[in-house]
Amino acid sequence: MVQYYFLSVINTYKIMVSTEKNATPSAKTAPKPRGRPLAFNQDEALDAALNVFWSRGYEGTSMAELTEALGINKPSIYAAFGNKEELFRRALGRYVTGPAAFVAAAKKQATARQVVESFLLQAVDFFTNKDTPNGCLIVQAALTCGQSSSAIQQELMAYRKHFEAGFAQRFEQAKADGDLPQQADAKKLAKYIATIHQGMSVQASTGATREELLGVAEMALKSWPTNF
Amino acid sequence: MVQYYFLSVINTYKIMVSTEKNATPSAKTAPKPRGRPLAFNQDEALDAALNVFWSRGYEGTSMAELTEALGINKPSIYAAFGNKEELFRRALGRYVTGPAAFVAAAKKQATARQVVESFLLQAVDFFTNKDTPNGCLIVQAALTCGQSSSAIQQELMAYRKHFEAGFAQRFEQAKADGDLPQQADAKKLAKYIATIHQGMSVQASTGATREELLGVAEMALKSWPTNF
DNA sequence: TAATATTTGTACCGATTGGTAAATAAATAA
DNA sequence: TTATTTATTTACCAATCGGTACAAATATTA
Repeated sequence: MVQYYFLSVINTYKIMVSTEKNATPSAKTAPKPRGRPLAFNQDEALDAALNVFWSRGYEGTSMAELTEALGINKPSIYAAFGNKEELFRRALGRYVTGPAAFVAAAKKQATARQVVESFLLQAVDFFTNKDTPNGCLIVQAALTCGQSSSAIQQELMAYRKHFEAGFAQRFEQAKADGDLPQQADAKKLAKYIATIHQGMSVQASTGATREELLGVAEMALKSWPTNF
Repeated sequence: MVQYYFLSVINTYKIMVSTEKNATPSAKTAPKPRGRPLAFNQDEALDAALNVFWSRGYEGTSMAELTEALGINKPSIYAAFGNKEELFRRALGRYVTGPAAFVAAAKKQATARQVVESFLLQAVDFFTNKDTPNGCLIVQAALTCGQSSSAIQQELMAYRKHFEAGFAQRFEQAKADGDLPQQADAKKLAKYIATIHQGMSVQASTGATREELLGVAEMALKSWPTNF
């Protein structure tokens, strides 16, 4: 189980980036588990859970709906994943390292301009992908909720800040690299593109098309600072 | 009871813009209601409900929480407002004509440029007002939810489209007035500023400050088309 | 085979959800 | 006063919420 920590202004949250159950301890032959074998694939179950959470949000998803979507009875879900919160965290982990991995990957582009272009344009396709719910799980799953869901709400907030901070850091690097003007405000730029991203997520969940969002992204890119 | 209708792509929704209970039928002296008088002020109760829905969302708000916030027992709430959905609609009506009235008002500015400046800058103050929940009710209250709340979800979607369409119309007018270039795409511009607005709402609910959002609005305005 | 370990299905838990029946209280009208 | 009308209070409803006890089922080990 690989995980790392980061600080939000208020609290510390565990963020699972990759999880493996029973990491084999340097043994070549799998030691064959003792009891009755699992009747389902954990990753497939998590992907099914992710899809429900993605379209209905954390609070809007009931365990009853999850049992139906995963094709697993409730006690098996609880045995495998702990509880609803933990299941959500595991599904969120798969989201970040799976369909949403392009966000972190965009920072690897050569210049700040290419980073934001790659990020926003891929986000447009991502948000309007017919095979997945519209919009971003991290934006939509718990923007508002009852007190009982505030832990998840806070965790999603922390994720948003985390990704934004990652872009800010990347733009600082761009200033050092000389592909952003020295007077550019890295944090401000990061907040700007995060805002565009989040707004496009809301737009996508409201029915905006790929072409419409491309128009938005294109307009947003017009105000990107250049040296030339 | 004054109300008007507008069409979304999918359905027709009633949108209450102003409501008066028992509009006095041209009588100068109030005819004094018959039974036991109401022990609470309806508008104050609606404002209290609005505040709870605003911070917790539609699904995240329970009737128990509402009874406490309004200081009214459940049967009185149901007698006065029908049910949770209707109560939300009434609170939403007060939101649109009250704290969020600046949105529609911004369209009265003389030029398209002034419209968007007025809109975005006022939105920043609105989103970060210490006396009200952060962000926009219409964006946050039901972005995702269970099936039982989908009517409210759809209605908020319709509101978003409605406001965006209003700005598009205003920008068409601006083209006719000559303060926007003829080649400007009014719908695209409207979707752009709606996206900024919605993104800033998410940012505000994630903790962004007034100054940070002003920076975002300022950047967003840089890509606004001009004739000069 | 028997013993052990683990997962499955059924059936249930208390708490909370939105909503309401019915008695009582407070006003006006006659 | 008495009748009528409306609002409030208490106490409750069925349905659903997240979560679990327990026994049957299915595997490995001895």
